Amino acid sequence: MSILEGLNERQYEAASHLEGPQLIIAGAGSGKTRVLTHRIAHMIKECGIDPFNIMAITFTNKAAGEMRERVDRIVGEGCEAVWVMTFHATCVRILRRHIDHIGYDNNFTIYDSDDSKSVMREVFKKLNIDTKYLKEATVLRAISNAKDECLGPNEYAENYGRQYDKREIAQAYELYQRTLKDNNALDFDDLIRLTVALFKRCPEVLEIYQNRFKYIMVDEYQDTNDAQFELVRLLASKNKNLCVVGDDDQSIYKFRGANIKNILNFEEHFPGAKVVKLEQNYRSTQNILNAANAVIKNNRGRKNKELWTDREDEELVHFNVYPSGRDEASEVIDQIERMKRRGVADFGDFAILYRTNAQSREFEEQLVRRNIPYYLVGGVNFYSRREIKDLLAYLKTIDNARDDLAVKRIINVPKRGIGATSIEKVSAFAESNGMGFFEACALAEEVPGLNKAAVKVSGFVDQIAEFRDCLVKEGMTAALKKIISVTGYYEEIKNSDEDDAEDRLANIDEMISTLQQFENEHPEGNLSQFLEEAALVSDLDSTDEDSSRVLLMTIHSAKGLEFPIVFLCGMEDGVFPGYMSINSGNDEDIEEERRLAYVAITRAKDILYISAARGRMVRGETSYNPVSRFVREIPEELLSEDGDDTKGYLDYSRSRASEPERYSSIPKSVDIEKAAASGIFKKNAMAALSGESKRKPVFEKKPEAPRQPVVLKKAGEMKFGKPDYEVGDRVMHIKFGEGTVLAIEKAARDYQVTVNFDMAGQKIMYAGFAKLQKC
DNA sequence: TAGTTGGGTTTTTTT
DNA sequence: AACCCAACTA
Repeated sequence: MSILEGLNERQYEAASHLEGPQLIIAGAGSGKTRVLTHRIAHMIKECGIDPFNIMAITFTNKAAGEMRERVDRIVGEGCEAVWVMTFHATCVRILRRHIDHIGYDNNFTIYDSDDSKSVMREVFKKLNIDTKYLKEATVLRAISNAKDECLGPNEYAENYGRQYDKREIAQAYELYQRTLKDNNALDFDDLIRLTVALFKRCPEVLEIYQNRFKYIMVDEYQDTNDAQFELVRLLASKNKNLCVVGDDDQSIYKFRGANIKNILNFEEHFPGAKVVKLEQNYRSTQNILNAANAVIKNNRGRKNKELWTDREDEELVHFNVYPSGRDEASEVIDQIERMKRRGVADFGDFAILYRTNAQSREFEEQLVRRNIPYYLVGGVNFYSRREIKDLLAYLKTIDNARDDLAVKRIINVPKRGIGATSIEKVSAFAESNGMGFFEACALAEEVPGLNKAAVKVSGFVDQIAEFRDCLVKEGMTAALKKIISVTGYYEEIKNSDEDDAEDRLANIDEMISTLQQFENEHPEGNLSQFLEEAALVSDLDSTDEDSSRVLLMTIHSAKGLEFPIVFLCGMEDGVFPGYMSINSGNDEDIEEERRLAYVAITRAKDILYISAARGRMVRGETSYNPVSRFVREIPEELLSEDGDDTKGYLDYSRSRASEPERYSSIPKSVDIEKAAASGIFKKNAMAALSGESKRKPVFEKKPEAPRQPVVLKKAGEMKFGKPDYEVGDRVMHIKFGEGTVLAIEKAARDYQVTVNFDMAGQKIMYAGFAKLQKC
C-alpha cells in the first residue's frame, strides 16, 4: 500500500475506508485535502476502481482546481474521468443534458447576482412595490434562502404566503421566477435546486448518475445547505458510498444558507456511518492551537475535538490594544516593517485579517504611504466589474441575442442616445408581439412612438451584425477587439474623469488576454463555452498570490489558507463579534462568530498577533468597545503584551463584561461634556478626534471608563422623543403582535426598546422606527 | 436624455 | 465615511 504510506494513523484509516458512508471530521490544518486526494488515488491505483465511477464535489473553483491537480500528480494518466468540480459546475453539467425534462431549454443562460438584481428591479416596477417599504436585496435574499431549502415559488407561497409581509415576497418570487423562465435563465441557486427537482421528478435520470457515481466525496461538508444536502443524498442513496469531509467548528456560512446540522447529524442521516476525527495539526504552534481550542470550547453545538501538534516552538500569542483604529493599523505595519528589516520574515509571510471589508482601509492607507507591496483580497470580482460585464454582455449578444438583460445593458453603452423611455417602448413592443428584446430592436422602424430613436436603435443592431460577422471570420478575440474599438468603449473610459479609469482600461486588456488564452487552449471552443466558464468563475486565478506581498483579507476569505505570521485585528465586541450577532440575542449567532474566530486563529502557522482598538470609527462615528469576548476566552498565560497597559485594559474589559449586559448596535450616546468628564474620553477621544492620538495606551493605571460602549457624536441630535410607554407596559407591534416592554435605553438618535413578544419572542428595536402602540 | 445632488443604508461570500 | 439609488434640473 504505497500510496497511503505517508499518512498518519487516522488519515490512513479515513483514506482506506471506501465502502459505506463516512464522515471525516478534519480539524484545521489536519491534512484533509491530502486525505481526499490520496483516497482517490488509492481507489484508482490500488483498488481497481474505475475513475469513471468517482466524483468529488467542492465549493470553490480554487479548491476543485487544487484537488484535480494533486490527484493528477499522484495518479498520472487515467484520472481524467473523475469528476472533480464545484456543486454548481456539477449541476450545470447535468442540467445541460437533461433539463428539458422539466421544461427548460438545454441551452439556458446563467444569471449572476447582478442580473438577478436587475430582474428584481423590473419585478418591483411591475408589482408596484415601494422600495422604501421592501428592498430588492431583501427579497432576493429571501428567495435565495427559499431556494437553498428547495422551496419553489409555489411552496414558498404555501408555507409563508399568509404571513404579513411575506405575501409580497411570495408574489415577487413568483414573477421573478417566471421572468427567469421566460428568458430561459437560471440563477445560481436554481442550478442546485432544479437539479434536485430534476432528480425527483425523473428517477430514470437520477439513476443514470447513481449508476455512474458509485463513490462520492464532498469537501467542506459543513458548508452545505439543504438543497446541496438533498442533491448529495439522492446521488448517494443507491450505493451509499458517500465520504464527506468537514469541520463543524469551521462552519461560517450560515448567512448564505449553510446548515451546520448537515454535518452534526450525518450519522443519523446515514446510519452505519464510520466517523474519523483528524486532530493532529501540521500547521501551527501548540500555543496557537491552545488559544484556538480555548475559544472554540465555549461553543455548545459541536463535536468534541481538540487540536494538537508535534511542534515545539512556544512563542506566546501577542495581544495589544491601541487607542484608535488608525493607531492599530500603523502599529501593525510598523511591526511588519521591523520584522522585515530584521530579516525575520518577508512581506509575503504576513497576513492581516479582519472581520469586515471596511476595516481594510486604514491598513491600505498605511501600506501605500510606506510603499509596502500588498495584495487586497476581496473587493469586486473580476467578472463582476462594470467594464467586464459590459463586454461580456456584448459577447453574449453577438453569440446569441437571447439574453434580453445583456442586450439592454449595452444598448446605450457607450452612450448612443437611447434612453430609458425608448428602451421601455421597444420592450413593450417585444412583449406584446411575443418576441425577444433584440428581435424587436431589429424591427425598430415598426415600434410605435420611437421616432428619431429608431435610427439609433437600428444603428446598434447593425453594429452587432458587424461584430457577428467579425466573430465568424476572424474569431472571438478579434471580435472583442473590434467591439472595443468600434463602439469607442476604450475612449469613453479614457476620457472620463473617473479616477479608476486606468484600472478599468487594464481590466479590459486583461479580458482580451483571457479570451485570447481561452482561444489558444480551446481551438475548437466557441463563444458559448467561454461565456459559460466566465459565468461560473468569479475571479481570475489570482496571479499565484504573488509571494512577496502582505495579504489583506476578511477572515471569511482566509478560510482554507495559512500564513506564517497573522495579524488578527479589530478584536472588539461590536466589531468582532459584530454587533448584529450580539444584538440578535441568539446564541447561535455568537457561536457562528466564535467559529469565525477559531478559523482566524488557526490560520497562523508560527506567530499570531491579536489586536484591538479602544476607539474606532465605524460608519462615520467613533465607538468605544471592550476587548472581544473571544480574546477574553483565551487564558492569559497564552498571551503576551508588547505595549504598556494592554493587560490593564484587558482586565478592565473582563470586569466590565462580567456584568450581564448587552451592547447596542449603535453604541449609546453620551454628551460630549459628560464624556470628557469621565476621564477616558478626555485624552482618548480628544486625541482621536484631533487625529493626533499617540500610540501609547492612554491610561497608566486602572482606567476609569464608562460602563457601556459609547459613541461620540455632535451633541444634541436626538431625532425622536421619548416613547409614551415604559418598562413593563404592554405594547402592540404591527408585525410581532403584543408584548411586554423589558427595557428602554437611550441610543444615538433614538430610543432602543427591548420587547418580549408573546408570539415572536424577544426583540430589540428602535422606538422611532417600530412605532409601538401602547395597549 | 444626461448629469447632479441629496437622502438613506450599512457583515461576512461563492457560484 | 462611502456608496448606491432616486428625484431633480439643464
